Amino acid sequence: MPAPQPSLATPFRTHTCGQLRSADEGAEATLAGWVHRRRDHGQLIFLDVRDRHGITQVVVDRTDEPATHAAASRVRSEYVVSVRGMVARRLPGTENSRLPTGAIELRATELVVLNEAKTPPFYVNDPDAPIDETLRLKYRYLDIRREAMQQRLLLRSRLVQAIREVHHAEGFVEVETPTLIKSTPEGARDFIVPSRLQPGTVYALPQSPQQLKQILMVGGIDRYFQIARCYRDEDLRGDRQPEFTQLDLEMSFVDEAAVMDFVERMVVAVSRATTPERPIQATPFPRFTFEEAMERFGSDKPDVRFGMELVDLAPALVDGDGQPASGFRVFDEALAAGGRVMAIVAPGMGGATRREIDDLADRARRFGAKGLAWVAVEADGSMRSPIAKFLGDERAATIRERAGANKGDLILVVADAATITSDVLGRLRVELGARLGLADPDVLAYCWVHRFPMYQWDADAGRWDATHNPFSGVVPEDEALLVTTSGDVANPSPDDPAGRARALQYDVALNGWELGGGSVRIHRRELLERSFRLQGYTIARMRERFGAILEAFEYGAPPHGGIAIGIDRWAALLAYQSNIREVMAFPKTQSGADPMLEAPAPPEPEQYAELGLRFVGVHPTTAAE
RNA sequence: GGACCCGUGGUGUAGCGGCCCAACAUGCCAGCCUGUCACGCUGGAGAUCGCCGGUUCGAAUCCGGUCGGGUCCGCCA
Repeated sequence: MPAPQPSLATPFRTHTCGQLRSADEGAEATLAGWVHRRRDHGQLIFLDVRDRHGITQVVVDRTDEPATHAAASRVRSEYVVSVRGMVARRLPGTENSRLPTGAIELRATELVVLNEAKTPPFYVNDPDAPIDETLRLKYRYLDIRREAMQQRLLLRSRLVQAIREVHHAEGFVEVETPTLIKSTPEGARDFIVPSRLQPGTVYALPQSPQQLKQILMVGGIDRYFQIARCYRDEDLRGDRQPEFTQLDLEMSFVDEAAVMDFVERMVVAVSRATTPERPIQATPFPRFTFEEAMERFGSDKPDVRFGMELVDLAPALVDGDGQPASGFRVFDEALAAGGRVMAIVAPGMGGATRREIDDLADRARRFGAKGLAWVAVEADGSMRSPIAKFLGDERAATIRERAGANKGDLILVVADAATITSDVLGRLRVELGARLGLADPDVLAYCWVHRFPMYQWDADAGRWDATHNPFSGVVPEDEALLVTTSGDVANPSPDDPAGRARALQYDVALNGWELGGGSVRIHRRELLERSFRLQGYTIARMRERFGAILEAFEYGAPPHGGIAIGIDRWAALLAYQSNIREVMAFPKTQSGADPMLEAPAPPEPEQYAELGLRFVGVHPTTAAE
């Protein structure tokens, strides 16, 4: 049962606008809120008065209450009013079943305009009206008055509340970490803040509290969490803002399974508390290794609400000796070069037009494929394919069988290097899954992906790069792989065994989106140094960038691990939104601007002076003058 | 850094070389209306079509640039 509602009565109101029911009939009540809509019938005026809690119909009769009626006739949309009156059951036949308060109305005896309002630039009272997003952001306070935004902000509030409750119940300590820190060793560009007290130096805003939470582990806070604001100065997307919020947590004396067990328990409890009506597809969450996820779904954040898994066609394309013999040169060359030929089957798309298929091929090319081969199985079982003449009927039938295509299905084939093949098909799978409505929009399908590669080769820099967090631990049986062919970690090459090492790294995905990721960390300094040096950090450079944490690790660092989960994305997914701006009160545009505050803005000249800074470029707005 | 899409009364759209001193809906203003709930009816005001330049006899419409917004690629462990 939900907790009893606190009284929201104030000197301005006895009840909220969503509170009164027929049981309150005969009571005197005062409501305060915004005028949602006014319906003026001459003798009779109806006012829908709205607050966050609902809408109550107020009725004013000229005959009974001439002064109040006069006041009501002057009122306009979005005026702030308080209305005193008698709660009355509505006349039979005039009840409004769409409103929780629809059985009653407030017969007004007194109406006070607390504040007038300009005519709003868009419809606050129409949930369906499309509104230009810049306009919404400029007048965000009006946008936030709209029911849909209120629901989303409420959902987010419940989400964060549930997170806090679960963590406190499980013995976590909520610790705040600073926002003015030193640059952390992460991939994104830092926002920097110049120091006035130490001219010429800067703080960095944290990209995440990563180092600090690990230091908290050294400090003995064995279970830490925080709803942490993070900052990354990278280009924006629908699901990416320059500042965003993470659930950041870290645990001591744990292994991978212990962290995943807790996170899974927490995620389930929080989901049930926040959106109890949405079914969770499977518990325990499916766990895939990175390799398996890429092989089956072509994604490290698979949407497991539907099948349409990738199929390796190679066995159907080789001769008795295992040599490529499909007859189609693109396939044979891909296999001969060590690549893959894989397929997905789009159910029911066998009748797709050439134009539709060409469109898919265009997408495939944009995703990085050289092309897209296809075999359509018509409703009568006959096959249609531009490469049929190369394959021959027998080979085509083998491919169809291997792919598991039924009559009326469309087989899409990509032949390329292994990573491109699975990536392209993975993206097409998501695209087609959406187009064909294969994924139940209500279901929450969480899953784990773990055992990511420790490193990926950075050809430009000539070194290994951490795929996720540079502090991630290595799978114990792969520890011996953290070596180079040259024997010197400072001299790496792309064929090093290190390329095969797997990290104790895990991501949690929800409906095809990466919700969060974490790892069990390296807590032994010796191993950490080896890992860093593989990534091209010299000892001096390491000290410079990771000095504090390296030193902390010399004073008894416990084994530890944790995760960070994107609150914005989680809230968005729970609210059926693909854009995180919809679950943020004051988000920024794609160019990082706040149209309401008009941020960013040039600093005052005095601020330059105080900070000892000089702007050497020409500011775009002053350049135009 | 790149690709694509959008920009027309307050709002959302239509118009895509001359029929347009721009249409529709809604909002706004005024009047009427005693049971509405997207109330209704009548009337009215409101736009130099984001901005600059070009093509043309003629540009909201075509072209170039620019600004703003969005989607995507790069980027974001």
